[in-house]
Amino acid sequence: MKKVLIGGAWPYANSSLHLGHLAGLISGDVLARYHRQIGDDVIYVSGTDCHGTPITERAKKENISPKEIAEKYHKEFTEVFNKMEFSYDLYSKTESDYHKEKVKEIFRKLYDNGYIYEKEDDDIFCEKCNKFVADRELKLICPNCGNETKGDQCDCGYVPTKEDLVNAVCADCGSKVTTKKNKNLYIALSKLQPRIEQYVEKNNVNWRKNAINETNKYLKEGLRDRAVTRNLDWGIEIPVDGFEDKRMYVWIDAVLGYLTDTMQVCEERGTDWKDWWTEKDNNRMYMVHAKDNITFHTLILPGLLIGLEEGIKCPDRIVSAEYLNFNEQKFSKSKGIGLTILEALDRYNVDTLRFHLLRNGPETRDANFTEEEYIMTHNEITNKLGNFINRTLKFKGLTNIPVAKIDEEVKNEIENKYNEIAEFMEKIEFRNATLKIIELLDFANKYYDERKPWVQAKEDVDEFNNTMFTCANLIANISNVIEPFMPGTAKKIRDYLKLENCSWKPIKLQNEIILDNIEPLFDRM
RNA sequence: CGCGGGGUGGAGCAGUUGGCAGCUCGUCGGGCUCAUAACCCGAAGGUCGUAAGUUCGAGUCUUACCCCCGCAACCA
Repeated sequence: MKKVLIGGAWPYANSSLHLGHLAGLISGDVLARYHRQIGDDVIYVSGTDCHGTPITERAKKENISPKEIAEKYHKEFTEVFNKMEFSYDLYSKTESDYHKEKVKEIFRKLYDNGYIYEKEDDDIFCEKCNKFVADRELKLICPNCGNETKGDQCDCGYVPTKEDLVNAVCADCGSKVTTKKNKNLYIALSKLQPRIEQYVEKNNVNWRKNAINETNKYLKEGLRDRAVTRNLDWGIEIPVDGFEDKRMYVWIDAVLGYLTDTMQVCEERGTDWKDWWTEKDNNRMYMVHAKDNITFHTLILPGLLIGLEEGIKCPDRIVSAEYLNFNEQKFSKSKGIGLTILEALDRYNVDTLRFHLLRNGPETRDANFTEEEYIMTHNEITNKLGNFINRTLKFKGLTNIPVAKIDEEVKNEIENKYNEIAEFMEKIEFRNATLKIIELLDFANKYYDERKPWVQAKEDVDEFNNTMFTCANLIANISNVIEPFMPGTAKKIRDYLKLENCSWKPIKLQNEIILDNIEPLFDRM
């Protein structure tokens, strides 16, 4: 039995979750369910990322507090994950007192260890607003294309230099900005680089290719120290004297959520969080997110953990998805491209949506979502899975399936599929795993047709019973192997067959099955 | 030469170390009647982006070139 930690990326409380987010995050739930099934001690965590500049900006615009924005989305995200049947052991938020306290402790230790240090910068200051302004709060004319742009990046691709920014105006009040001496704290990534490199080299055999490439790119360029304080009033306080007016850089606090969540879960369960966060043979840590999150999980988080110098383990498996497009276009709220998850759930079936995103999702390259393709998947599952169950359990005139003899060939095929799918789960190749499930469904339908139970029912009752019992066992085992992908459907099947729980091993039905309350699992679209 | 991903039958994708080009959907023909017009069998359909090279043999390796798409913008 392994201790398995699965960290799902923390969604940012600034806009609704859409199918693209889901396509990246769904892998986490598949892993969590699978590892629980094989008997591992799983902790699956995530939470809402509540802090940072974009939320404060938005709050100002809508004339409410950042906290209200964060709360609104935290509530929405919680609902989304519930409806999607994500099996988090804890879904928290960075705004929780527990998280904030733990993060402050960690921050302070890094400071005491000398990996967070003070430095004075000339930062952009607006006299009229009497505050330091972030790059993105500045307006300027792009020297490259001549259009007006924000200070962090122009639409044309140009990144303003410090000099450009000094000549910019404050986006709030429109007045010319100046510079002013400002004290900031930095994390010494340059100093940590050798140890981060060591970690990357040792672990990246189990990373997605995009994670390896992206990480090595930054390592090759050489890591630069990063400011970890911000001139904000929304965020975690800085536990160092002289920084009372500043707050923590949002990525530092968000990425530590995996650790603080684990601590919290372990406190509640009375177990030791270090069993998951110490380098050992019998534990494993997956980080699940999309490609834009890679370096925060492969460089920043390891930097923080290594800097603590307490022997804390860094993520050993990086499950970084590519992007999902919607009708060949990027998801875009302002352009109205894409569906939020709540919208999708109004029209689609949860389980076939999960299955579709795993089979046609951005596992190794950007993928595209169209409703047409989703419907194809939905109907395929309806036909192959739903109908197989229906034609067995709703066989004309059948009221019960007695215990009989299982076909040996079927038994072997079931065992094979458990093994084949497990192999793909180990390799984090869910697309291939879904293909194996389809293969099993095809096998089941073919078996049914070859046995011709509708003929056997009239000519050979014993053989008929063997066939139906074999099919019922197929269904039972199918419910096991689809549990990580389509948990709701798996549960319904267990109810039909009066099965208590699911595991990852071939099962044989022990009792006669009384067929009652059987309904089709899916409706055709 | 910024970095990266990709171009395989109508659609979506597999093709590990080079050895007869596969899967699902769709289409066409047939079968079955247990089942949600579902299921089963069969067929058609590809000069694997282009050109050259290495090799007994290239979708797979090398080189050049042509397209598409990400990474920087509310967005993952």
